[in-house]
Amino acid sequence: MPVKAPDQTDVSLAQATVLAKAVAEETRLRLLMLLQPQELCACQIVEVFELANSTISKHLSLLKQAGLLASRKSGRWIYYRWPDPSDLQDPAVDLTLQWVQALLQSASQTQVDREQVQQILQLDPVALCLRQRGGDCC
Amino acid sequence: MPVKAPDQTDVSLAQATVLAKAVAEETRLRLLMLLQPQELCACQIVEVFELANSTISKHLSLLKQAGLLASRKSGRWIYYRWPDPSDLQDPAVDLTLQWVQALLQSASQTQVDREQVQQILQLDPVALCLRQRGGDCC
DNA sequence: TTTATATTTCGTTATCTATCAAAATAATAG
DNA sequence: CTATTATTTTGATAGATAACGAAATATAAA
Repeated sequence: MPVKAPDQTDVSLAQATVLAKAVAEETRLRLLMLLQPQELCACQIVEVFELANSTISKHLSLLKQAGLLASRKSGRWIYYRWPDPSDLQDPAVDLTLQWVQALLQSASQTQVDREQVQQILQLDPVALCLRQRGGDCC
Repeated sequence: MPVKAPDQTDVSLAQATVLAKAVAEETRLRLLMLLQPQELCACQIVEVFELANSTISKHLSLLKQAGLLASRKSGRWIYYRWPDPSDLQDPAVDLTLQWVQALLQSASQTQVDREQVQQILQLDPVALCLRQRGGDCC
Protein backbone atom coordinates (compact mmCIF):
# COMPACT_ATOMS: atom_id res chain seq x y z
CA MET A 1 0.00 0.00 0.00
CA PRO A 2 1.58 3.26 -1.13
CA VAL A 3 2.36 5.75 1.56
CA LYS A 4 1.40 9.30 0.73
CA ALA A 5 4.47 10.93 -0.82
CA PRO A 6 5.77 14.02 0.94
CA ASP A 7 5.02 17.17 -0.99
CA GLN A 8 8.27 18.57 -2.33
CA THR A 9 6.87 22.07 -2.62
CA ASP A 10 5.67 22.12 0.98
CA VAL A 11 8.16 24.10 3.04
CA SER A 12 7.61 23.19 6.63
CA LEU A 13 7.20 25.80 9.31
CA ALA A 14 10.12 24.20 11.12
CA GLN A 15 12.48 24.63 8.19
CA ALA A 16 11.38 28.21 7.64
CA THR A 17 12.13 28.92 11.30
CA VAL A 18 15.58 27.36 11.03
CA LEU A 19 16.36 29.48 7.97
CA ALA A 20 15.04 32.68 9.51
CA LYS A 21 16.97 32.10 12.74
CA ALA A 22 20.11 31.44 10.72
CA VAL A 23 19.92 34.86 9.08
CA ALA A 24 18.69 36.69 12.19
CA GLU A 25 22.12 37.73 13.39
CA GLU A 26 24.34 40.55 12.20
CA THR A 27 27.56 38.58 11.95
CA ARG A 28 25.89 35.81 9.96
CA LEU A 29 24.30 38.29 7.56
CA ARG A 30 27.71 39.88 7.02
CA LEU A 31 29.19 36.41 6.48
CA LEU A 32 26.67 35.60 3.79
CA MET A 33 27.23 38.87 1.94
CA LEU A 34 30.97 38.39 2.25
CA LEU A 35 30.82 35.00 0.57
CA GLN A 36 28.34 35.92 -2.12
CA PRO A 37 30.85 37.04 -4.76
CA GLN A 38 33.61 34.49 -3.98
CA GLU A 39 34.65 31.70 -1.69
CA LEU A 40 36.97 32.37 1.23
CA CYS A 41 38.83 30.16 3.66
CA ALA A 42 38.13 30.36 7.37
CA CYS A 43 41.32 32.25 8.18
CA GLN A 44 40.49 34.91 5.60
CA ILE A 45 36.98 35.25 7.01
CA VAL A 46 38.19 35.54 10.58
CA GLU A 47 40.41 38.44 9.52
CA VAL A 48 37.37 40.56 8.66
CA PHE A 49 35.72 40.27 12.06
CA GLU A 50 36.97 41.21 15.49
CA LEU A 51 35.78 37.95 16.95
CA ALA A 52 37.42 34.74 18.15
CA ASN A 53 37.88 32.16 15.41
CA SER A 54 35.84 29.70 17.44
CA THR A 55 32.93 32.15 17.26
CA ILE A 56 33.23 32.53 13.50
CA SER A 57 33.50 28.77 13.15
CA LYS A 58 30.26 28.32 15.04
CA HIS A 59 28.45 30.83 12.82
CA LEU A 60 29.77 29.18 9.67
CA SER A 61 28.71 25.76 10.85
CA LEU A 62 25.23 27.02 11.69
CA LEU A 63 24.81 28.56 8.24
CA LYS A 64 26.09 25.39 6.64
CA GLN A 65 23.70 23.25 8.65
CA ALA A 66 20.81 25.41 7.48
CA GLY A 67 21.93 24.81 3.90
CA LEU A 68 22.87 28.44 3.32
CA LEU A 69 26.57 27.73 2.85
CA ALA A 70 28.70 24.97 1.37
CA SER A 71 32.36 24.20 2.00
CA ARG A 72 35.28 22.32 0.52
CA LYS A 73 38.53 21.21 2.07
CA SER A 74 41.84 21.99 0.40
CA GLY A 75 44.86 20.94 2.42
CA ARG A 76 44.70 22.56 5.81
CA TRP A 77 42.30 25.20 4.63
CA ILE A 78 38.52 24.99 4.46
CA TYR A 79 36.82 27.20 1.92
CA TYR A 80 33.24 28.38 2.39
CA ARG A 81 30.97 29.51 -0.41
CA TRP A 82 27.36 29.96 -1.41
CA PRO A 83 25.78 26.65 -2.43
CA ASP A 84 26.17 25.81 -6.11
CA PRO A 85 23.00 25.88 -8.21
CA SER A 86 23.13 22.08 -8.25
CA ASP A 87 22.94 22.07 -4.45
CA LEU A 88 19.94 24.36 -4.48
CA GLN A 89 17.26 21.78 -4.99
CA ASP A 90 15.68 23.29 -1.90
CA PRO A 91 13.49 26.29 -2.84
CA ALA A 92 13.37 27.58 0.74
CA VAL A 93 17.14 27.96 0.86
CA ASP A 94 17.15 29.70 -2.49
CA LEU A 95 14.40 32.10 -1.42
CA THR A 96 16.29 32.94 1.74
CA LEU A 97 19.56 33.64 -0.06
CA GLN A 98 17.72 35.85 -2.53
CA TRP A 99 16.16 37.74 0.35
CA VAL A 100 19.55 38.35 1.95
CA GLN A 101 21.06 39.48 -1.30
CA ALA A 102 18.19 41.80 -2.18
CA LEU A 103 18.24 43.45 1.23
CA LEU A 104 21.95 43.87 1.76
CA GLN A 105 23.26 44.24 -1.78
CA SER A 106 23.86 47.94 -1.31
CA ALA A 107 24.27 48.11 2.45
CA SER A 108 27.23 50.19 3.49
CA GLN A 109 28.52 47.44 5.75
CA THR A 110 28.56 45.09 2.78
CA GLN A 111 30.73 47.53 0.85
CA VAL A 112 33.10 47.99 3.78
CA ASP A 113 33.47 44.27 4.35
CA ARG A 114 34.05 43.49 0.68
CA GLU A 115 36.69 46.17 0.35
CA GLN A 116 38.50 44.62 3.26
CA VAL A 117 38.24 41.24 1.57
CA GLN A 118 39.94 42.69 -1.51
CA GLN A 119 42.92 43.61 0.59
CA ILE A 120 42.94 40.24 2.32
CA LEU A 121 42.85 38.44 -1.03
CA GLN A 122 46.13 40.11 -1.96
CA LEU A 123 47.88 38.56 1.00
CA ASP A 124 49.20 35.04 1.10
CA PRO A 125 46.93 32.92 3.34
CA VAL A 126 50.07 31.61 5.01
CA ALA A 127 51.18 35.10 5.99
CA LEU A 128 47.62 35.81 7.11
CA CYS A 129 47.49 32.89 9.49
CA LEU A 130 50.93 33.79 10.77
CA ARG A 131 49.76 37.28 11.60
CA GLN A 132 46.68 35.88 13.33
CA ARG A 133 48.84 33.70 15.56
CA GLY A 134 51.24 36.54 16.22
CA GLY A 135 48.31 38.57 17.50
CA ASP A 136 49.30 42.21 17.06
CA CYS A 137 45.97 43.18 18.47
CA CYS A 138 47.18 44.27 21.95
CA MET B 1 25.91 73.58 2.54
CA PRO B 2 23.79 70.58 1.63
CA VAL B 3 24.18 67.57 3.86
CA LYS B 4 24.51 64.33 1.98
CA ALA B 5 21.04 62.88 1.65
CA PRO B 6 20.55 59.40 3.11
CA ASP B 7 20.26 56.81 0.37
CA GLN B 8 16.68 55.55 0.32
CA THR B 9 17.66 52.34 -1.41
CA ASP B 10 20.33 51.51 1.15
CA VAL B 11 18.90 48.99 3.58
CA SER B 12 21.02 49.04 6.66
CA LEU B 13 22.40 45.89 8.19
CA ALA B 14 20.67 46.88 11.41
CA GLN B 15 17.24 47.01 9.81
CA ALA B 16 17.78 43.72 8.04
CA THR B 17 18.67 42.16 11.38
CA VAL B 18 15.55 43.58 13.03
CA LEU B 19 13.37 42.19 10.24
CA ALA B 20 15.02 38.77 10.31
CA LYS B 21 14.76 38.53 14.08
CA ALA B 22 11.10 39.49 13.90
CA VAL B 23 10.45 36.61 11.56
CA ALA B 24 12.73 34.09 13.28
CA GLU B 25 10.11 32.61 15.57
CA GLU B 26 7.49 29.98 14.87
CA THR B 27 4.59 31.79 16.49
CA ARG B 28 5.36 35.03 14.66
CA LEU B 29 5.62 33.25 11.33
CA ARG B 30 2.25 31.66 11.96
CA LEU B 31 0.85 35.07 12.94
CA LEU B 32 2.01 36.61 9.68
CA MET B 33 0.54 33.85 7.56
CA LEU B 34 -2.68 34.01 9.57
CA LEU B 35 -3.10 37.71 8.84
CA GLN B 36 -2.10 37.59 5.21
CA PRO B 37 -5.57 36.97 3.75
CA GLN B 38 -7.57 39.11 6.19
CA GLU B 39 -7.38 41.23 9.29
CA LEU B 40 -8.24 39.78 12.68
CA CYS B 41 -8.73 41.26 16.12
CA ALA B 42 -6.51 40.24 19.00
CA CYS B 43 -9.11 38.06 20.65
CA GLN B 44 -9.61 36.11 17.44
CA ILE B 45 -5.88 35.64 17.05
CA VAL B 46 -5.43 34.46 20.62
CA GLU B 47 -8.03 31.79 19.97
CA VAL B 48 -5.78 30.09 17.42
CA PHE B 49 -2.80 29.67 19.73
CA GLU B 50 -2.47 27.90 23.03
CA LEU B 51 -0.60 30.80 24.56
CA ALA B 52 -1.38 33.55 27.06
CA ASN B 53 -2.85 36.64 25.44
CA SER B 54 -0.02 38.70 26.87
CA THR B 55 2.39 36.52 24.89
CA ILE B 56 0.47 37.00 21.67
CA SER B 57 0.26 40.72 22.35
CA LYS B 58 4.03 40.88 22.70
CA HIS B 59 4.55 39.06 19.40
CA LEU B 60 2.08 41.33 17.63
CA SER B 61 3.71 44.45 18.99
CA LEU B 62 7.15 43.22 17.92
CA LEU B 63 5.94 42.54 14.39
CA LYS B 64 4.27 45.93 14.28
CA GLN B 65 7.39 47.68 15.48
CA ALA B 66 9.38 46.02 12.71
CA GLY B 67 6.82 47.36 10.23
CA LEU B 68 5.55 43.91 9.30
CA LEU B 69 2.04 44.50 10.66
CA ALA B 70 -0.35 47.41 10.93
CA SER B 71 -3.34 47.80 13.24
CA ARG B 72 -6.51 49.80 13.66
CA LYS B 73 -8.68 50.35 16.67
CA SER B 74 -12.42 49.77 16.50
CA GLY B 75 -14.17 50.18 19.81
CA ARG B 76 -12.65 47.82 22.31
CA TRP B 77 -11.16 45.64 19.63
CA ILE B 78 -7.84 46.11 17.88
CA TYR B 79 -7.53 44.64 14.42
CA TYR B 80 -4.17 43.58 13.01
CA ARG B 81 -3.41 43.27 9.33
CA TRP B 82 -0.61 43.28 6.78
CA PRO B 83 0.51 46.83 5.98
CA ASP B 84 -1.42 48.44 3.15
CA PRO B 85 0.51 49.08 -0.08
CA SER B 86 0.56 52.77 0.83
CA ASP B 87 2.38 51.92 4.06
CA LEU B 88 4.96 49.88 2.20
CA GLN B 89 7.28 52.67 1.23
CA ASP B 90 9.99 50.56 2.83
CA PRO B 91 11.32 48.01 0.32
CA ALA B 92 12.95 45.91 3.05
CA VAL B 93 9.62 45.30 4.74
CA ASP B 94 8.01 44.40 1.44
CA LEU B 95 10.80 41.99 0.55
CA THR B 96 10.50 40.34 3.94
CA LEU B 97 6.75 39.86 3.68
CA GLN B 98 7.14 38.40 0.21
CA TRP B 99 9.82 36.06 1.50
CA VAL B 100 7.57 34.81 4.32
CA GLN B 101 4.66 34.34 1.97
CA ALA B 102 6.72 32.43 -0.57
CA LEU B 103 8.15 30.18 2.12
CA LEU B 104 4.97 29.31 3.96
CA GLN B 105 2.25 29.70 1.34
CA SER B 106 1.71 25.96 1.17
CA ALA B 107 2.95 24.90 4.59
CA SER B 108 0.61 22.49 6.28
CA GLN B 109 0.57 24.58 9.46
CA THR B 110 -0.62 27.54 7.43
CA GLN B 111 -3.53 25.49 6.12
CA VAL B 112 -4.44 24.24 9.57
CA ASP B 113 -4.32 27.70 11.11
CA ARG B 114 -6.38 29.25 8.35
CA GLU B 115 -9.05 26.60 8.58
CA GLN B 116 -9.34 27.33 12.26
CA VAL B 117 -9.67 31.02 11.46
CA GLN B 118 -12.60 30.22 9.19
CA GLN B 119 -14.42 28.67 12.12
CA ILE B 120 -13.51 31.54 14.40
CA LEU B 121 -14.81 34.06 11.88
CA GLN B 122 -18.23 32.48 12.10
CA LEU B 123 -18.43 33.21 15.81
CA ASP B 124 -19.39 36.54 17.31
CA PRO B 125 -16.29 38.21 18.75
CA VAL B 126 -18.29 38.92 21.86
CA ALA B 127 -19.05 35.24 22.39
CA LEU B 128 -15.42 34.51 21.64
CA CYS B 129 -14.10 36.81 24.34
CA LEU B 130 -16.68 35.46 26.75
CA ARG B 131 -15.46 31.94 26.14
CA GLN B 132 -11.88 33.05 26.64
CA ARG B 133 -12.71 34.56 30.01
CA GLY B 134 -14.75 31.54 30.97
CA GLY B 135 -11.76 29.38 30.22
CA ASP B 136 -13.11 25.94 29.37
CA CYS B 137 -9.58 24.79 28.86
CA CYS B 138 -9.21 22.80 32.12
C1' DT C 1 57.32 9.79 13.31
C1' DT C 2 57.27 14.13 15.32
C1' DT C 3 56.11 18.92 15.07
C1' DA C 4 53.40 22.66 13.52
C1' DT C 5 49.01 24.54 12.44
C1' DA C 6 44.09 25.50 10.53
C1' DT C 7 39.79 24.50 12.18
C1' DT C 8 36.36 22.62 15.16
C1' DT C 9 34.46 21.11 19.54
C1' DC C 10 33.87 21.69 24.50
C1' DG C 11 32.87 24.04 28.80
C1' DT C 12 31.62 28.25 30.78
C1' DT C 13 29.54 32.75 31.25
C1' DA C 14 26.68 36.60 30.09
C1' DT C 15 23.02 38.30 27.47
C1' DC C 16 18.73 37.84 25.13
C1' DT C 17 14.11 36.10 24.57
C1' DA C 18 9.60 33.51 25.16
C1' DT C 19 6.43 32.63 28.51
C1' DC C 20 3.04 33.41 32.19
C1' DA C 21 0.34 35.75 35.90
C1' DA C 22 -0.91 39.98 37.64
C1' DA C 23 -1.37 44.90 37.36
C1' DA C 24 -2.26 48.86 34.40
C1' DT C 25 -4.76 51.12 30.19
C1' DA C 26 -8.34 52.38 27.50
C1' DA C 27 -12.80 52.08 25.95
C1' DT C 28 -17.70 50.58 26.23
C1' DA C 29 -21.93 49.62 28.92
C1' DG C 30 -25.06 50.25 32.82
C1' DC D 1 -19.90 58.06 37.45
C1' DT D 2 -19.04 53.13 38.10
C1' DA D 3 -18.46 48.60 36.46
C1' DT D 4 -17.04 45.67 32.78
C1' DT D 5 -13.73 44.16 29.57
C1' DA D 6 -10.26 43.87 25.49
C1' DT D 7 -5.64 44.74 25.25
C1' DT D 8 -1.09 46.07 26.77
C1' DT D 9 2.55 46.57 30.11
C1' DT D 10 5.18 44.88 33.95
C1' DG D 11 7.88 41.65 36.68
C1' DA D 12 9.70 37.25 37.18
C1' DT D 13 11.48 32.87 35.47
C1' DA D 14 13.19 29.41 32.45
C1' DG D 15 15.35 28.36 28.19
C1' DA D 16 18.09 29.77 24.08
C1' DT D 17 22.12 31.81 22.13
C1' DA D 18 26.58 34.35 21.35
C1' DA D 19 30.95 34.96 23.13
C1' DC D 20 35.54 33.44 24.76
C1' DG D 21 39.57 30.42 25.90
C1' DA D 22 41.23 25.91 26.10
C1' DA D 23 41.29 21.31 24.53
C1' DA D 24 40.61 18.17 20.62
C1' DT D 25 40.96 16.98 15.36
C1' DA D 26 42.95 16.59 11.23
C1' DT D 27 46.19 17.69 7.87
C1' DA D 28 50.78 19.25 6.22
C1' DA D 29 55.65 19.89 7.00
C1' DA D 30 60.09 18.53 9.15
